[in-house]
Amino acid sequence: MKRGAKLEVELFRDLGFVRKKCKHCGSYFWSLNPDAEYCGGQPCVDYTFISAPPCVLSEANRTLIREKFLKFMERNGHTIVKRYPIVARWRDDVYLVGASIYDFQPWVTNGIIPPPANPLTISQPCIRLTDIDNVGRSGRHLTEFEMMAHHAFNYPKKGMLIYWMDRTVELAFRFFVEELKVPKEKIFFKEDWWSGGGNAGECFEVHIDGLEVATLVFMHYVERNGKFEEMENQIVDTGYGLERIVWLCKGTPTVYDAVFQSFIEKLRSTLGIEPLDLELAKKIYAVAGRYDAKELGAMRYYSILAKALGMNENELLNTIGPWENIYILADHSRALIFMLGDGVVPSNMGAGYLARLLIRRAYRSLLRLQADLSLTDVVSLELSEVIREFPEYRELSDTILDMIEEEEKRYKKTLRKGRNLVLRRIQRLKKLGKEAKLAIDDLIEFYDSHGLDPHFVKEIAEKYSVKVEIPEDFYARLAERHQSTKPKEKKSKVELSEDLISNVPPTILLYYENPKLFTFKAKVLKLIKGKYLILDKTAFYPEGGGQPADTGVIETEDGTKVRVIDVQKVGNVVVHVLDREVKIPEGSLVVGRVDAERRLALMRSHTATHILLGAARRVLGPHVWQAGASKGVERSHLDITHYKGVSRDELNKIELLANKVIRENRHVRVQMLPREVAESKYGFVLYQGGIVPGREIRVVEIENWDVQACGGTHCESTGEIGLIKLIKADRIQDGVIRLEFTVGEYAIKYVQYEEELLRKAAELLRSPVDKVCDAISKLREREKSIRSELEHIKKRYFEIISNNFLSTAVKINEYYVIVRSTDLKRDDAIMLAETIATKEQSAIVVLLGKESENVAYVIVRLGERATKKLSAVSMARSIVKLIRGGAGGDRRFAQGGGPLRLSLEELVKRTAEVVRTCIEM
RNA sequence: GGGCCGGUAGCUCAGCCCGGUAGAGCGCUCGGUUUGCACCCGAGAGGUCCCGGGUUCAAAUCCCGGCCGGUCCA
Repeated sequence: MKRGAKLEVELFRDLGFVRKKCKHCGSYFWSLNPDAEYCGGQPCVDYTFISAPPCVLSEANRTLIREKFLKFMERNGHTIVKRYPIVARWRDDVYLVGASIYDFQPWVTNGIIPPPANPLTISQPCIRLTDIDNVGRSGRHLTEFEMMAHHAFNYPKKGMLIYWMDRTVELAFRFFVEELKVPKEKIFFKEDWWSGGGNAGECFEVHIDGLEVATLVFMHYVERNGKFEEMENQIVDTGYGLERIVWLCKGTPTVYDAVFQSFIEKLRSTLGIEPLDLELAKKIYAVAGRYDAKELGAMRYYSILAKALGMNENELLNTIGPWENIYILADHSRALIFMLGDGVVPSNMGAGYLARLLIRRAYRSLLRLQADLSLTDVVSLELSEVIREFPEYRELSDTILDMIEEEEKRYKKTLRKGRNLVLRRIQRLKKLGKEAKLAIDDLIEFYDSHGLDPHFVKEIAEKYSVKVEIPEDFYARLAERHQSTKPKEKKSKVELSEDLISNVPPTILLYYENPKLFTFKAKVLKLIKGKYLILDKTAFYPEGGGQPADTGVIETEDGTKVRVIDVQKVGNVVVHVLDREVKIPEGSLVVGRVDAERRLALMRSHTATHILLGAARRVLGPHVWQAGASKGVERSHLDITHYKGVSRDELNKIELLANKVIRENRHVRVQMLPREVAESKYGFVLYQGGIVPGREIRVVEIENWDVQACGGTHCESTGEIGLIKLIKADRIQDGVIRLEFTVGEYAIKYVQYEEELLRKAAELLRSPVDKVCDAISKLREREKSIRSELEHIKKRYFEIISNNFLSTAVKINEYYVIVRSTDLKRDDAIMLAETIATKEQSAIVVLLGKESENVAYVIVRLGERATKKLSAVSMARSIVKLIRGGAGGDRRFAQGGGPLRLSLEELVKRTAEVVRTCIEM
């Protein structure tokens, strides 16, 4: 089959569909109406189902349609599969599930593991943020939606053919006709080409009354080097928009009115907004979908829409403005519930940032409605709806709302700070007397560095009659700023390419058969460059899953001993890195000895990490996921997702709980399970450490406490750990807490070390251990009072000696001149000069002292009257010329200094002459 | 993971560009005014200028490194 070729299926022949070319977009399409001129989709035709739905299911809602779809597919040979979480933990290329097929990529689509059922049907909640600017405007875009699907995975080479185009189109057609009672001639199939995620294939878009309700993709190409090649397997990838179908059935002005009916009504009545005039709404949204607010920009979008409707632009804005915000709140609330409920924690990066983005957009909509409601109130309205369909969110509802509240607080703070910032910038502008206008660079800085969108800035600035122009290409300019970023390159630890070991059979992993086997015999398969040793089997654990590699010794037949300093896994082969180059013949036998103490310590750390995660989930909540971990001999850490700080109290609880699990000496069970079996038995909590490849996965289960897919070595029971001591909790980024801990013997050593510190501190304070805190606060208080007392005494002292200094003053012309050396520190000398000059308005005070061994300082302070004709700074500059130094200050006061090459007395003498010259000039 | 911004009195911040005696407002303490409170008037206390290093006669200020916070983007 070639791209662009005619797509004809049995159904079309049997029922007499005709293939035509759309007059507007030029696509080919199939329909039963021989007179059809357009393809049946937007923007080629307008919606005709609004207020005149093509089916009679006015009671339609998500639950009803979902049931109808799944049951229909089940009756037609499909197995119903439970939905997957919205967070794609089994993938490292995307954060969120954006289509039902994401659930099966890459393992199933590559043919590595079988699908959970074949064919299967599912209704998968998805998040797509690409059209976020159209949400609330177009009447059809949503950030969260359910993609209902039936999938068939065909493997022609294995002779496994489930179904392909004929059956797919038939199922789609029959679903709409039989289940929804849509008249046959209303169903249009548009031929198209689909590609994404490196795969491609032909597809049909299914349109009814102008609305695209489904896409049927026949995926059978893979992209290699820019060319599409035939795939080994052929996948039927369909997607039916649940919300759109509900909309179609109800014929409401927008999809939001169809699926958020009760939420919208509750919010509307709380806000006291009049319901939107139905006739007007129908008129507006029948055409609103034609235009793309994202591409046009909001302002142009409205003016074009107003023109198309023959309405006044302001009138249009006033009519639909509040509704747009209500729709956004409905959509974003639901998206957030799914994201936060499935384990996203708001953050400044990753999926968490997307959640924050949604929260902030939703909050801004709430502000625009000038509602006396918090975002938490709004989300909880929708949450009660969601729980009805997805009861699994019940136990998470407090956490979800708490996260929203926390983020709302944070955003309010950002806005409050931002407002101050803008006000100050404006004040400065006005003070400088410049044109009252904020520059584009200011706007960019406000947005980029302070999170203030330009409209917010504009609103504030214009209250103070400062002009703000938001350029059309604002976001493009921003993007420019972010362009020059280079990704770092990752280096492989072992400089071995996969080719070198391609013909080596997989290493037998003895550490899995018996994690406490530390001495073993093995045959040498290969020795590369004299230092990379490959054996037929090994008990050495290679670095992986946050557990460092084992170390130890290899003993050859002739008795040579070599140290193993690193162990890495390359493909399925374990490579031992030796500390020096040696000669070991291939095929000879060696004895391996793993450093047992080290490995045992690592096993304890690893099992402890799993225990801690379980404890954290129980203390902090089920939203806690592992975000990273590193196991060491002496120290380890576990990063967990959490949306606020962890209190001392919570930390103590986690520690106590973890140690209780140790005392209970729970069994640690390790087993290999087929991926689909493990997933259905334990769920996606398995994937704490990230993606785990392969058909079979290794499942580590601590009895009734924690289950994870994990490749590490573990204790047989929790009691072996002995003790877990938490050391500290750091926030390593927004939404991620790092728990640092130590285990076993090292935990005891750590406690001893801390005790020692305390004991030493007590000794230094000469206080009993339990009184150190009192002793320190007393000490601090005393230090403070001594310091202020000293200040007072200094003041008094300078008061007194200033008289002394004045009495030695030499009268030159009308001035009282004092040029003297002092052993005071610079700051004190300044204070003394200050005191003298305040007393005697005609004083010229010059004090010289040592900054350090070979450096002199000079202080010049003139009395008020003396400043009339003389300047301290020019006098100081003349003085420092003597020592080739520098000086600065003003007419009243100056200071300076320079290298001291002569004695201070000599300098005083010469300074006196310089001062005299200055006066007499 | 990367870019940008910030860290100065209990709080909000100025001072940094262009190095030269650390500031304002609010809050606090005391006094005055007042039946009392708020307001008002007067006085005062309050600082490791985030940490470390460098440049300099001299660093809150300039340079480098680190820590912490904010924010935008993948």
